[in-house]
Amino acid sequence: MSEETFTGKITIRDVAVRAGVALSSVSRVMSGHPDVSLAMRARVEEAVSTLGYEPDLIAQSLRSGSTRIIGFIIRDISNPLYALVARACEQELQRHGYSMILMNSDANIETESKNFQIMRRRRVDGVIASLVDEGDPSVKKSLISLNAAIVLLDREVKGIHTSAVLTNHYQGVYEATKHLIDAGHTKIGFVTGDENVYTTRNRMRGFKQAFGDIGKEIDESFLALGGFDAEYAFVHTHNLMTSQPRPTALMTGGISSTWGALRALKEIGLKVGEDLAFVALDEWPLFDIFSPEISCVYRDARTIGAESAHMMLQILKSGVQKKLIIETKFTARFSSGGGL
Amino acid sequence: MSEETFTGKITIRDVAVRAGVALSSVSRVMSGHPDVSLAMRARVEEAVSTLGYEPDLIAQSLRSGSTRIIGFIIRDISNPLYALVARACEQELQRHGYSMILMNSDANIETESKNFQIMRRRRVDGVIASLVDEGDPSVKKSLISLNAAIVLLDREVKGIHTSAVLTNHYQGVYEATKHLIDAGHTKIGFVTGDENVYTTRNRMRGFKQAFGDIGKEIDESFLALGGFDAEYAFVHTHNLMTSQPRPTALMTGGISSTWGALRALKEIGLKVGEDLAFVALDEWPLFDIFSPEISCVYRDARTIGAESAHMMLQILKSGVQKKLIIETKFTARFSSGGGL
DNA sequence: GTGAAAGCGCTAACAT
DNA sequence: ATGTTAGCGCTTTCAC
Repeated sequence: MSEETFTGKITIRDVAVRAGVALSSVSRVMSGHPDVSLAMRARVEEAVSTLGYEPDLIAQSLRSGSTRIIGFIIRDISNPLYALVARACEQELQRHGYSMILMNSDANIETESKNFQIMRRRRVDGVIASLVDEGDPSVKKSLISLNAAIVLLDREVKGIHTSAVLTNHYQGVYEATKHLIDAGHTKIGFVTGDENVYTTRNRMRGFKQAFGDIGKEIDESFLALGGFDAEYAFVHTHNLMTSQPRPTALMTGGISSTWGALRALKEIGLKVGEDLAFVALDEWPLFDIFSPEISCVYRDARTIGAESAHMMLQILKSGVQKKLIIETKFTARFSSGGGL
Repeated sequence: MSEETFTGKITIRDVAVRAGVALSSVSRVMSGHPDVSLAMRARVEEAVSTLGYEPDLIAQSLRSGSTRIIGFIIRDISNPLYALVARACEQELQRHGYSMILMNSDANIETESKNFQIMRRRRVDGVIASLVDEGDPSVKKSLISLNAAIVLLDREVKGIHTSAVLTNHYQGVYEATKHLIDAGHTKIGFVTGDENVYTTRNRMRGFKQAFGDIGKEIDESFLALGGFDAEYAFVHTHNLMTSQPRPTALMTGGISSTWGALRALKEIGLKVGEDLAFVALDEWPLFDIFSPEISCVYRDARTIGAESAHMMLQILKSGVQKKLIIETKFTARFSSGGGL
């Protein structure tokens, strides 16, 4: 209990000297090695606590080859969904003695590539990542040369077998689209990111299926699948809704897209739930408070975060890789009415 | 350019052998040491690129005593304000060759204390932190024993001289309160976190000053300064607004508080901007899109993040510590009308 | 059960 | 200008 006020840099050597034992004995006590006498344990622990010794994790990392650091690479932590994922993930990792290095790829493939390089050089034990583009050839190289455990968030890379936490967007989007179709919509706009990621492909499957159910094809001219950022959504929502014919309903995939689209609609003067039906894929905190209330396809970000951590720990412990599917839930609210 | 497909674990030794030179020569080339002949540089660089050698940052850290890692400790990364700060900060750090380890303290002083311990054991070069409680005795100990550079976010710890990025909440809150008082309000509720942090104290100064200007004292019974979390705000907004006499106006400090308060108001059935005047301190993205439009005191989170990184780098480079004040801006919107 | 010694990958004297 | 060597703090054989 009695700790030095200023612990300059107490090493295992200081402890060994203080306790009058060998370095290796201190190491054994610290690591809970079974071959340690009670007397030894007591002496060492006394020295440790009076000196306030704390093992140097850098030295341990170099020696053991394990840093107990997990990299976390996402587009943008200021996206509330990722923030919730990151938080839950960090807490789980922390509980198991791991720390998280956070990097924002900024939806930029080169930045992401550099992120992976730094992770590699930092010898992280694993990386949890939501890739910018599954198909980019450099990504495959990054993942392989990383030489660490990998858990992907809503991504699948062809030719590489990794663990992943996937979301069943299909189901939620299917229900949402069906809901709109049942209300009489056939001209449904869709604004989101590129099909080079699982997220969009899986959502489009649900979207197309709902149209297929009524024997229709989707109208490609109502699709804007070029970016998850708010700017893209703003511009393309603007375009879509000011062209003729214009969609009577609109879906936006991702929190930033939703934001950008709502800004555009406000600027144009189209009222959601009245002048057009609107469904958001992924929920923004506050959706419950403000009006209009937004219909949305929800997924639990905290579960995604916690599960990604568990899967990472499982790979590290037993080498077991697997995929996990998180369910989605469509909730109809005010915004998906109107428009006809 | 020609890289090996599988770079098992190329060390500086492999490079030295391949190039037929000494380890130290390779090291000199890698670090850009001036005493290197062109021939040597060429030979080493050839070996480096054919082998795909990348220096091990763990080994470098152990040797140099610098990890080029900055810790970032905040209550909760899923708070959009912190997320924006973290993102800008991470990007600036990255640009200068530093990585960020993220930890959520969860508004828990013991978790925070453990966070600092891990940071210490990981030998981070610095920590950027928004402390849970400036006054807690353990905090001082954490900061001192950290033995690293420190930049505080909106915090000041008595007896310890650190760099800090502070916000001029005073001005914004003063203006907001004056705005409410000018409209005829005298019963103004205030829901936010404890005065054990600079943020709240500084806000309360502005709040009191505006009352002082008209020769009045604030009514303590309208204050609820017990927590930044949404739950606290929900409960206490509920209490405040269902008691007699009830405030005719309400201010909430912090994004989560605002969320909790708005939920409570919705549940009670009080309409912001009509049944009561409402001002939020700190802006939530989306405030511009939804209705009612929320009056708020804004601060630029990105600037806070970028500046905190700059200040950290400055301490590391030249040891210079300083305080920086970020300005705030009050914007009156629909929500701060009504209530009388 | 305990100690001595090698070495993880790197850099910085110190020598030449 | 280049090579040799010690050592950052730790763990892990290997002896005893």
